[in-house]
Amino acid sequence: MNGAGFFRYALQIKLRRPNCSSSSPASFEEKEEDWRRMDNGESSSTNNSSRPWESYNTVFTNAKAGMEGVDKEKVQRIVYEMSKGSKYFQNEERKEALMKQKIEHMRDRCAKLSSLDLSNYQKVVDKRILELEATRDLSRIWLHVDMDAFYAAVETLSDPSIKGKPMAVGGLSMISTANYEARKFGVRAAMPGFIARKLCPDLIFVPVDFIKYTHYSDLTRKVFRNYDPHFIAGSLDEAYLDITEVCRERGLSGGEIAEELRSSVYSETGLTCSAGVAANRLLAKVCSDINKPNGQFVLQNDRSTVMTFVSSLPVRKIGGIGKVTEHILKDALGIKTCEEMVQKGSLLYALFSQSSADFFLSVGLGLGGTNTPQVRSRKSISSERTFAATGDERLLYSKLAELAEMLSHDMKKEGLTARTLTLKLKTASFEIRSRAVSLQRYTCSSDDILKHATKLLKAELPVSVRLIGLRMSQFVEEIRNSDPSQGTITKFIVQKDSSRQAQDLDDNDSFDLDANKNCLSNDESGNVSFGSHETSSAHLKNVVEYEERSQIDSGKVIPNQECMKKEERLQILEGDSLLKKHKECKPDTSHLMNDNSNAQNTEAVSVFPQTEPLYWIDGYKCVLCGIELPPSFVEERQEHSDFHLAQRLQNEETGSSSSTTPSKRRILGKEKVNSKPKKQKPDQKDSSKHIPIHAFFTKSNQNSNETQRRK
DNA sequence: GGGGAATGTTTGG
DNA sequence: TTCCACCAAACATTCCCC
Repeated sequence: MNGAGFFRYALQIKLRRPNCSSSSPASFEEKEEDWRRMDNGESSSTNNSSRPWESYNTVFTNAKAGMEGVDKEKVQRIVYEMSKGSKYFQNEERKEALMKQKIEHMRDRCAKLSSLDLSNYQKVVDKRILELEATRDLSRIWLHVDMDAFYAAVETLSDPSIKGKPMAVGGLSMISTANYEARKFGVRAAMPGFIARKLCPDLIFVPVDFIKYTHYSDLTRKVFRNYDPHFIAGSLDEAYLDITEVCRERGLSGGEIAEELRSSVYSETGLTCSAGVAANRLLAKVCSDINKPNGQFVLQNDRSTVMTFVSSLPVRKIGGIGKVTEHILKDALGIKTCEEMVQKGSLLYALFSQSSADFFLSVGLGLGGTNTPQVRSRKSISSERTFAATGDERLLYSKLAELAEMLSHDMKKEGLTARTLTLKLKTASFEIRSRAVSLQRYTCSSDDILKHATKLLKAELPVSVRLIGLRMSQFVEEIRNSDPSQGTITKFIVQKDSSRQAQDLDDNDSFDLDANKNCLSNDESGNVSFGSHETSSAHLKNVVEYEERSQIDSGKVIPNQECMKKEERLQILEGDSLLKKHKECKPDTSHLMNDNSNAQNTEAVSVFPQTEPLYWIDGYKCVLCGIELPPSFVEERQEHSDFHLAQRLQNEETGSSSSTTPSKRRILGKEKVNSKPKKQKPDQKDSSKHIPIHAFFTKSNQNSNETQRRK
């Protein structure tokens, strides 16, 4: 089945569709033409020395909804002209060169495959096809809903004067989304604002307001729940619903339910959305894009229809296949459509890892997720900020301190403790570096984070960076996933154990020196002062989404409350694991483990002399654990203070420097990075050792894999 | 050789 | 004037330790 076949088929479905879409048939035909061009490899990637912008696909990659009719060449030329020569541009060129190398390498490997190899791999493919076919489930009806230009649409609702004018949500550095009027100029999400303004001088910029988007997202989700109480929220503006049951109960088709749902979303919010209906989530998502905006597309649940649909589908339409994978598949293996993934399956299994090849093959067969997946808990939490590139160490340390505080705040808010810290740096030349260290204790304290982050950063100096990020991963699962309503004794043991471990290894005092020396050398007081933390919109978005997922999955538990309870319990339990009485100890004022979310409004006031070296926020709240004790509770406060002091002394005694120093191996690794970076120069790089393609990496250990498969 | 840690890449919203 | 974000996940590879 060729591409034209699918499009004729799709068009028939569209024309049969009753009252289905506000999008004009012309736009669908344009999309068809776009896809056909992609199908034939007529993308603008053809290198033409007189038109260098044609190979610069950084911003304008593939056609997004609403981009039909845009003068692509003009847009690409402007983007190219504005980017040319910049550090960003140079980095893009570097990445492009690397990608070409990978493609070349893969071509070489491809050429070296003997017919016997290919025949053996074909056997593997045939077997896998049978296995995958056995998993095909056409009994479910999945609906993917995607709000149209969500943020922009919400802003237009708030300010109707914007209606009909080109508008983008975001700022001059980056825009989050653009309305359809702006898209006509080539303006799109993830485009720098200054380029967008060049493309569309009258573009109106509206700052992001995630509170507002969350509100509207909640409204849409109320509607979604009526159709599938267990729907999967992909993000604020999209969701997957299993509508099998509701279709059966009401005797309606998937298309009819989709119509009703979209109509309901509109009446509840005043916003339009698009929908795709198919047998699995992967296909439903592809379908929801076909008649965007304010339209829908239904793919019938039968195998031949699915196979026909998939046959001409460009691989880039599949979620998980991005720019790099698309290029590698096309330029190295000549694969442009999903159908070709099955046809050239033997090549995929010869050149890619098992999991990658399996994924490609299942896509080629039109398979995707059909069951409602298990709860996916968060695996990491991070904060990062971009600023004007600087090599000023003092400034970098102060940025680091702010980030540590922000991250700690976010972790406490979610009741998370973790033990792997990763420092991310984006150098002035846009090179990304990451350096990680696993601690011997779980923590969420800003002091701990800063202490270790400082060491990681120190090892990289001197360096000029434009972004610093901190990420914590490897959470305490027992705490995160526990049900607060039960099992308190078990958790007591687990948590007490972990807090004891923490105490055993705590060496916070060593931080004081580091912090003062490295971070705040100009701060004579020696106190750490953090800037105010303004939660970024992106972050808020993620938190909101995460919380939403948690809420859905845990069945009406309000995550924030749950987190607070966990946090409180943890603190109480830590307090319970009393350590022995070391009375004389030096005051430590650097530990501002401020638990209060209104950190900006709290003043840390030291109300005690040497004998009680604690800070009580607003005079009554312990800065270390948040426990509240009014000044009149003199004895209790003294006792509480003693506990913290004892804890600190115990830490001093037992704390091993190895817990805070990157491991020996890490140091060796570091030396290697400095003297001979792991990342080899392009001309030296052996791409067989590291050819990442999204998660679909090529095999490096050919022999072992091949041997296995040939068995 | 297995497993964990560290590093890097790709993708998507 | 402004000159390419932020967050999270998945996965491959290498290295080191046991």
